[in-house]
Amino acid sequence: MVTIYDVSERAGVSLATVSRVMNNNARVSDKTKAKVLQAMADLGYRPNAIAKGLASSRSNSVGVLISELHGPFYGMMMSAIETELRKHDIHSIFAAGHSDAAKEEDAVNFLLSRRCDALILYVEAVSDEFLVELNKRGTPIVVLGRDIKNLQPQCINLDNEQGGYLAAKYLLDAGHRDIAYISGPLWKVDTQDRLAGHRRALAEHQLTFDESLLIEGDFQEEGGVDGLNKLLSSGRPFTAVACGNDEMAAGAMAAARDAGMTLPDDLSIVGFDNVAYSRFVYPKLCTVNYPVREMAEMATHWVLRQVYDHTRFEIENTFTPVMVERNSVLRVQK
Amino acid sequence: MVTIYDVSERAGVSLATVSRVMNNNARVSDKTKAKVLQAMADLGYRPNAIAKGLASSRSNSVGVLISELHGPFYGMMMSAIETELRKHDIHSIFAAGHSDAAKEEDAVNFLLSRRCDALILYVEAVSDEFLVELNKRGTPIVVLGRDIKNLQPQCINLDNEQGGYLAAKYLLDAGHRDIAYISGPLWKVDTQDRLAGHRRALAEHQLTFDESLLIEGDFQEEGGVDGLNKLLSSGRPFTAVACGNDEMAAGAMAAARDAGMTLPDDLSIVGFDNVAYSRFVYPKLCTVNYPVREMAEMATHWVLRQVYDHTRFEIENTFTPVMVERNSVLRVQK
DNA sequence: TTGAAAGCGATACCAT
DNA sequence: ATGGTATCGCTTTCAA
Repeated sequence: MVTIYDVSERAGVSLATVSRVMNNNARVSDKTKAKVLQAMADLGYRPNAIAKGLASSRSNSVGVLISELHGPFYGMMMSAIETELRKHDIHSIFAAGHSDAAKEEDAVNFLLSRRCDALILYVEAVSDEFLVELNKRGTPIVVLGRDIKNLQPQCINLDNEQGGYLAAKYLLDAGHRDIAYISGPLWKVDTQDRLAGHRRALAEHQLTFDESLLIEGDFQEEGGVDGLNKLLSSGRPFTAVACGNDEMAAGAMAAARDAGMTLPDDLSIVGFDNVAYSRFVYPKLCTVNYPVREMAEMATHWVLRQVYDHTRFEIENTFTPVMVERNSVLRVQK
Repeated sequence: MVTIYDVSERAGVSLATVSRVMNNNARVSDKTKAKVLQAMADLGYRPNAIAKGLASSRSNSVGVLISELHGPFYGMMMSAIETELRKHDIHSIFAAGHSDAAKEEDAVNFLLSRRCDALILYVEAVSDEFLVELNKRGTPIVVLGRDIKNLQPQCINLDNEQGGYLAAKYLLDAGHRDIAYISGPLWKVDTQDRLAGHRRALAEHQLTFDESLLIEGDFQEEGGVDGLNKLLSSGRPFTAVACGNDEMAAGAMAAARDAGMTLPDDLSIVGFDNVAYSRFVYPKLCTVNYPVREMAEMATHWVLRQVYDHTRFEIENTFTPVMVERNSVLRVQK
């Protein structure tokens, strides 16, 4: 492997000078610069990011912790982050936390030992205090998908309550009154917020939520399948079901059809997230848009500015969901 | 940041000894080991992976180049690789090549400058020669999704031709004779192979493929939509369509329905890949299973053994696709 | 504008 | 079993 020494020797200049032209952060005469560049080209020199990292105590990498590396939601997130960072020659280290506190902490330690310059975290299980403490440890962090009191300026979140409200309101406005709900895991804050919004919409219509129409799911397709089957076998009547996310909505659709129902005639369904494939299930899914890409980009820009540019950057802390109307909801006459 | 120096001082031992207990690769008395461990705990020591990398000329990271970071197919791949590697405290650096030769080369250079210990590559646009040359550069590589003559033992691929054959045969056995094909980009080898298999199945039935029933798509949902619309407006009759992958199949389904068709009665559809959501489109998609997870794990094991363990490991070079029967194909009587 | 030299935080060889 | 020390490839004062 050719090093900076080889280049300096070949160009007949010092190590320092070679370093300067690499980072072109100091004045170097055009003539020497040309010599150095030529030497690099001749030798096929490639800078060693590891050595650079050690010397500058900057790894030029940012750690990204998300729940899973697969799935349409996280896919968007990773894609947005990697694209933006790599433009700046920074690499992203992705790690999965699997929605489990121990695994999330593990992943954080892993990323920290990698000496990431910053961390972008979408964590679900770890406590607020953990994050507050982590923040004090020196590595800048930005938190996606949570609101933490003592970390406000570094949090980027969607107004989930409002999202849940919009979905329910959409169903209510279409004339539905018996509305079931297949939620994500109840311990997750997102789940709770969306459900709270759902309740608020019902309350606005002087309806109280029938708790027996609430099924706890897992944010996966299978959870939607199981959820709908449970609802069906409960015998309780319902004309619509709101789902905690699109995956479960897709599962619920499949289960409904397996049970012999026609959609949306026999059952109206709304999802949440607006993942790519929600447009390609049948019927096309009405859902709440979660602007993941924008939020991920916001997080990345914060890191870029705050950490690498040393310039302040005000984050847009709360994103607003909007309803995406498609064909999975039937208007019923009252 | 606390370093190995601090630990050695606190424990009253030398640097070397601290290093030994960290890597426990040399004999250290239980007593000193305990002292060192205690000192580490007291100080909250975290090894600096960067420094370790420089000193050992092992970054403990492997570069993974795939076409996109989103999408169900690559999601599975990343997930499988990351899980396996992190068990061994190795991190994966994912980079997107976007199916473009220049961008793929760019990404390779990026990963190389990161001093990855090995590269797992799913590249589509770059030439075979490029990969052969790359392989000579010292960093071990394993290639997914391609067969390269002079790189055979490091290639892991699916028998795409056989997959294309199976899909077409399935349609033929169900009685279909007028079969359209929405392919991926024609310059991609996967596309060509799958199409070749398709043709072989037709030939076995004494049918020749009607070229006007071939539409070039893009492996995305939208490509399936466009593809089906083109087929429809061509006026040519067809009772079934085979798609280059599941995403396009989902798009084709949506387009068919938008055109007023009932599925699978008016049109039978098969996909390719068996991505997670293919089970949740309607009707449930008949498709060809692509064992991505297994293939990714195979690649990872190769790297683990060959690079980190210095023990030989024979790769299973070719995986066999199987047909997954579901409900998107109608049996027609002859 | 350029050079000399002291780190950065580990590893690993050579002694003891 | 333990310690001393050169080394990895680059950055970054400090001088010149």
